[in-house]
Amino acid sequence: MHALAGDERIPIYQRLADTLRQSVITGALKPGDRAPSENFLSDEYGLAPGTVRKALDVLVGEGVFERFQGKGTFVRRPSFDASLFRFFRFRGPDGEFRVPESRILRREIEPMPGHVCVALEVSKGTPGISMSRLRMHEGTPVVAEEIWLEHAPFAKFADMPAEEIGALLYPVYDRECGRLVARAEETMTVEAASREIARLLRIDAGAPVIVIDRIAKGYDNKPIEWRRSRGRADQFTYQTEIR
Amino acid sequence: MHALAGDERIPIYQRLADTLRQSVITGALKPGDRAPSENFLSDEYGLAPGTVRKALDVLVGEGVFERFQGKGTFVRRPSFDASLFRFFRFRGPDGEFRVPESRILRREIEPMPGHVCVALEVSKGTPGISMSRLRMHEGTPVVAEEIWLEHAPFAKFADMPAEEIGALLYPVYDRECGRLVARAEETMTVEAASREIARLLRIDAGAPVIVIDRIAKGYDNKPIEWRRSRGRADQFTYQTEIR
DNA sequence: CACTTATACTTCTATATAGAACCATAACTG
DNA sequence: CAGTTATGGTTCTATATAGAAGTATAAGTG
Repeated sequence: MHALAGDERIPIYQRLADTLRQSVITGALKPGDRAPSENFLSDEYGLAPGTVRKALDVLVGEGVFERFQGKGTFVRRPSFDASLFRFFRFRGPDGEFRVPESRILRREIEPMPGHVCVALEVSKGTPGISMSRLRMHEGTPVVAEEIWLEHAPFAKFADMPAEEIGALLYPVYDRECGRLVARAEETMTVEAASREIARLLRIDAGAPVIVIDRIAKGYDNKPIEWRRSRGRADQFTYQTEIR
Repeated sequence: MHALAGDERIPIYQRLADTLRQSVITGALKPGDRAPSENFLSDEYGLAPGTVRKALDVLVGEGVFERFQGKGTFVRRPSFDASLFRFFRFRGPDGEFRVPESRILRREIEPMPGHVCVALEVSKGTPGISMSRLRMHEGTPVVAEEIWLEHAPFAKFADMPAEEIGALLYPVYDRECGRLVARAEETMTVEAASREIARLLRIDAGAPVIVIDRIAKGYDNKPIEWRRSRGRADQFTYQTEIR
């Protein structure tokens, strides 16, 4: 039976939630893994089942865990890489959403610009990996992306041959560099297409484009990747509920 | 001590949540009101405090109630009328958000178009109230709106003198017609400004505008109002978190 | 072998109890 | 009368217990 770490003044269930969250951050628990059962935890820490359950409630609410009655509690697989394209709604003939093909146009190592350094919380001038990527749907370009990564933790990624990089980057970050993306913050704006963007997306210069800036973060809330995506605005829809 | 209504097969805490939600729907509990205390409810229905608390958890999660330790549990005031304009971020000199002034340009009774009938879940050709409204911020127009209401429940609103209608419509719907808006669904797209819209918003025809379609709904989830708002896209930002 | 049954494990619901933490207000005190 | 203290209300945390409901697997049965 172990004692629970953390400040004694904050509630036990919070401290247990912190402990479990930490084991996801360190990678002791990986997405898809089953967390220790409620009974196990209440024995392990000498707590009432209700207290353990409340701790799990917190993590389920945060989207870190998900529960299945009779099966167990599992680390949730964050699979939102396709979320941007849910907005753009590119569907195949069967009505299902498609992950677009992607082509990396450029990948270089250079000092990161100021606003990226701020977003990634590193000191100014830190070397980074700069990428341009074009995402295609059935042969037609739909989204143009600029991506920045801090070079040091992603050195292995920088050296990978382009053929080994698939349509989704986040699994590669995890597998090759041990950087796991858990969530992201996005800011959406509209601008007129520059000549460069118009050429890539095959639209008229000055036509409206949706710009989505994304900062991808880990379970520890530390920024991992900066990304700016531009797509033609005429097939863009975004739905939300407010209250 | 009262018995709890509803199907015996569904959990007690769910049935209690349903009961309390219903009293918000009927208006027995209005936004800002304090709900019966946890102790009162557990006495009233002969339930354990934990069960009552779990029922309240459900409603807090839905955004129907909000809790304040030591004070009580209250029906949440849905104050999202300004939310659309939070996206547009018009702030006063003090940095606070401003509710823009509004001018009703037109208000007529006519059959509702098909897509509005679908959205408001009424049969085709039902008479409705059609409004055009222009919202201004410090003298400059920022958002142009088309609004549709079913005529029958809002007959009193149709007859109101324009001077009595303020900048916010939802409080009027509640006060005059007993229709309380609890939440809304919004869909956002981008289009080029028509000549009509360009004139209203004082921008160039063809310039990008944000279009937000909103269906406002009551606590019972029944649609109340259909609204299409158009604002200039060049000062639009929207932030969200995904995971 | 195919099908059913038992079992052990999981989460989920519900009860009962006790006290802490917080808030508003009434009562008291100087 | 102003400031402090007590009191009774509220939500919040935590314990302990019991069984239901759902899932997967092992054991038994024809």
